Amino acid sequence: MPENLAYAELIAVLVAVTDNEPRVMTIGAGEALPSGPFETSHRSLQSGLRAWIESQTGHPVGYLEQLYTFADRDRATEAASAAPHTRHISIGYLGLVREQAALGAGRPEWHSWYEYFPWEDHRERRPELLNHITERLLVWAGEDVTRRQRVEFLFGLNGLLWNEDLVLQRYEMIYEAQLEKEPGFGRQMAGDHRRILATGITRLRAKIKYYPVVFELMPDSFTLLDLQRMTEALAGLRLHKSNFRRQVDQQNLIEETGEMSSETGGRPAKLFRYRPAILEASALSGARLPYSRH
Amino acid sequence: MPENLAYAELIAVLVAVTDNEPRVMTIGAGEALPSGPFETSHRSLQSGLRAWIESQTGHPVGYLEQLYTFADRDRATEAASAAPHTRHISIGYLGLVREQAALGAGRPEWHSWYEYFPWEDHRERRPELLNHITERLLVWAGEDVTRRQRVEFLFGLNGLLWNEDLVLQRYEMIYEAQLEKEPGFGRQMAGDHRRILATGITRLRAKIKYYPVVFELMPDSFTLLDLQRMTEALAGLRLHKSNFRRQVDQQNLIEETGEMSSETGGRPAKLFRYRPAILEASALSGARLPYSRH
DNA sequence: TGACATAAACTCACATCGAGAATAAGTCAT
DNA sequence: ATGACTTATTCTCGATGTGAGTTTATGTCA
Repeated sequence: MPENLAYAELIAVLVAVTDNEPRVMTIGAGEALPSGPFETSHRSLQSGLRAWIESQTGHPVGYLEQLYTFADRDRATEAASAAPHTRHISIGYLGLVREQAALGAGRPEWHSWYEYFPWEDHRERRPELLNHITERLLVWAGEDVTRRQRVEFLFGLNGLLWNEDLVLQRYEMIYEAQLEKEPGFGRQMAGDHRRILATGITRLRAKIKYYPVVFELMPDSFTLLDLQRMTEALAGLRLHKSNFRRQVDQQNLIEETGEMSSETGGRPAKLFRYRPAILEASALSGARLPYSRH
Repeated sequence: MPENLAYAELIAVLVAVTDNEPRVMTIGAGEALPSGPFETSHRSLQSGLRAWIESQTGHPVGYLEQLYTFADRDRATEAASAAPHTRHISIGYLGLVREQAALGAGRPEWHSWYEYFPWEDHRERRPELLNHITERLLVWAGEDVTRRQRVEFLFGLNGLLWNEDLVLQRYEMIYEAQLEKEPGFGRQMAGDHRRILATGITRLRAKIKYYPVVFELMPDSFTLLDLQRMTEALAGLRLHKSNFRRQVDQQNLIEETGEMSSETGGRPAKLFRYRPAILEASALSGARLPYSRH
């Protein structure tokens, strides 16, 4: 069954956050995501990839999750695939590492993910360039009402709220409108790597809401504001301080270390640490069905 | 780069609901999930699979979503893979079809998914066999406190609530305890197909909470109780009637057809239809961050 | 000593949710 | 026609959660 044979590779969206900036590991001067061969010597994709990443970054991967398997013919990476009728499969992974390191065999470079998606950072303000982007998209939409509504929904126009989770959908619309290579539409990447990165950001932004993955990016001890800044960096949004704190301690996932921080001006803050112990029992909020508990 | 070559196939978890019973399409007398070759003639995996399924079932696939790519060496399907050092990749998909059909080239059979996971149906009551299952698991856990807590959490012991979303985690624990082939632990499937099915159920149960996929399984017009029974069949739980109705019309996804149903005894019910129009704008509940909207 | 900055606790109006009661409108046996 | 029964549909009520902002505490620095 030779038609079942395919070239398979792993692609990693590796994220670290330093100086409140979420960064992604790249190769080729920021032009591509790191990808590796599909090792046959490991028990699973996961463990093979983990070993490979650790050799590249010099740091352990705290969290690793499969993203999506890409194989669309028209959006495949141009590389490899000498034989014309052989398919090319990329299995994407999302990984979180605690520190950004210039160590490791591959001399990895890290770039802020907002270089590739500058319209996704709303921490300071709604980015100026969104005006230009939505203008171009509305021209593209033309008279098509469904398309116009979708632009309004995705980009929070006409009083609709900006939804930080829709990274991939926004990029796909820009791609569909063939604007992704225009100036003002962010830095490009090889092949479909920018789309894979968008998939990773989307997944991470959704995940931090119902699963305590943020802690994989935090140092051993941290203040509540540190934790808030981390979440804000990922979400690309400012959060409400006291409500953030309330939510955090309702979840019961952290405990005081007893130490205080001697930080930037102001009253010293208590230091906390993550306690993964009960982790699962908390199982957190999330959407619910109208249960009937008798 | 021959080490990058792999056998790739698609595996489908195809779900239909009839008579309030969620059913999954199988081959080989219920022993396996349908799987197909990895067609090179289509634009994407998705469209190739869609065409293939429609030829098999004789019905269009309403909804299709990629689940996971499986490639663990130790849990691979025994089949195929003549060459020893070639990897075997299965890309799993979840598909929803409105009707269960015995038509189509493959003469598909449909089986209730609760045959494979009998402990997952809590609509009538907590299944008796859970007592036996948790007993065996607690023996397996022994003195290991973490394991015991995990059993209690996954199976809702000691006052903890049963969480219908944890289908995969429960199956994985049973697998880890090597109980998956014991009598009373559900019907088996070839290779890792039962695990893939568990992945599909898990995904679907989670998804109905924040995205209106149920309607892909509903007929054109239906009563609110029909909709509730459908949701209950998937979730394996009874829901609270009036609260279910309240939630549904808050979401604003259905409208009255104007007709009434002449159904089973009792007051006639209004008929409704799904209106996918604004679909996305509703974007529904889900977990939230403590936003700050100025 | 006082201006400034951040931490931490608290308040309050309002929306959402679990639970169940009350009322409406059919069918069916007598 | 009447009453038992069944399901539909609407309301009510208390508990809990959420957005928004105020108040008080405790440090640094000019």
